[in-house]
Amino acid sequence: MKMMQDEIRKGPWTEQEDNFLINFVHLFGDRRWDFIAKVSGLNRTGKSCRLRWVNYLHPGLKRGKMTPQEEKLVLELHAKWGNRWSRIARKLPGRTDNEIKNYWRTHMRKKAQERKRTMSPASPSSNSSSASNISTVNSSLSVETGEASFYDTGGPEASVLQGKSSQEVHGGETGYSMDDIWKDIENSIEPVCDGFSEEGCNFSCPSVVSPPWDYSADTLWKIDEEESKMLFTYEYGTMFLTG
DNA sequence: AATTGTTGCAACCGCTGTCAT
DNA sequence: GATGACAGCGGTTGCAACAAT
Repeated sequence: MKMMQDEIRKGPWTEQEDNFLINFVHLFGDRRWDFIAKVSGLNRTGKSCRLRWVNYLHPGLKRGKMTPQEEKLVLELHAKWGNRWSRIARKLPGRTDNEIKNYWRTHMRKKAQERKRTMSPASPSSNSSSASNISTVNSSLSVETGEASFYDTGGPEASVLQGKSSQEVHGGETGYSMDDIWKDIENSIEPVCDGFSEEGCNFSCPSVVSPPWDYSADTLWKIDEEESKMLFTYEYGTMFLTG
């Protein structure tokens, strides 16, 4: 174990720290994070430096709201890969796994809840029963499905185990598990695909700002073009690629 | 205008996989 | 082949901003 030199800093990054990190990444590349953490003099862990870089400082990052096209792609890819956020993120140039993860947890859950409400105000089956029970009574966990889905991002189990109520606060106020949400979203995917034609292409090669440095070859989305071609070819034929 | 509830986002933690020794 | 160090990933938390009452 290394002795911690001073104290390892945590919490929000200052502008100065950002600048330091940018400079050192510029110098040493975005791989040796422990090394960068040390030589930079930032009292941060390598992990923390990497996170900051990947999620905030990376020059290719696209900020702002998800476009409808991106939203749809997230749906599609999540349907295929589940919570493989980093993998999904590679298909959305300029978006980070963290961003997509956050987006999923907020927007999608909200949408699913709305859908649920509008579809079945008093629908009995998977909705109310599993939902409220799950979030409030841990003994009914997974009773409905009998499975612990990997879609349970921070679902009831965690909150129950940790005695937290944030899940309920955030989206589980109706006790709506990620499993349920996912079922809903799965159902909605076909229609979503219908409207996914040419626009999908536009954003698969989006206007990612060209980075100040040449990170294009070795960074987050390096395989994106190639892989996304494969993806779209695989998924939708070549119809989006020809446009 | 003040209070309360909700949402969105940045950051941390723990675990796993990979690579070098 | 075993071990340790590091990078990366997914899940979770905390807090500020915003909206509703």
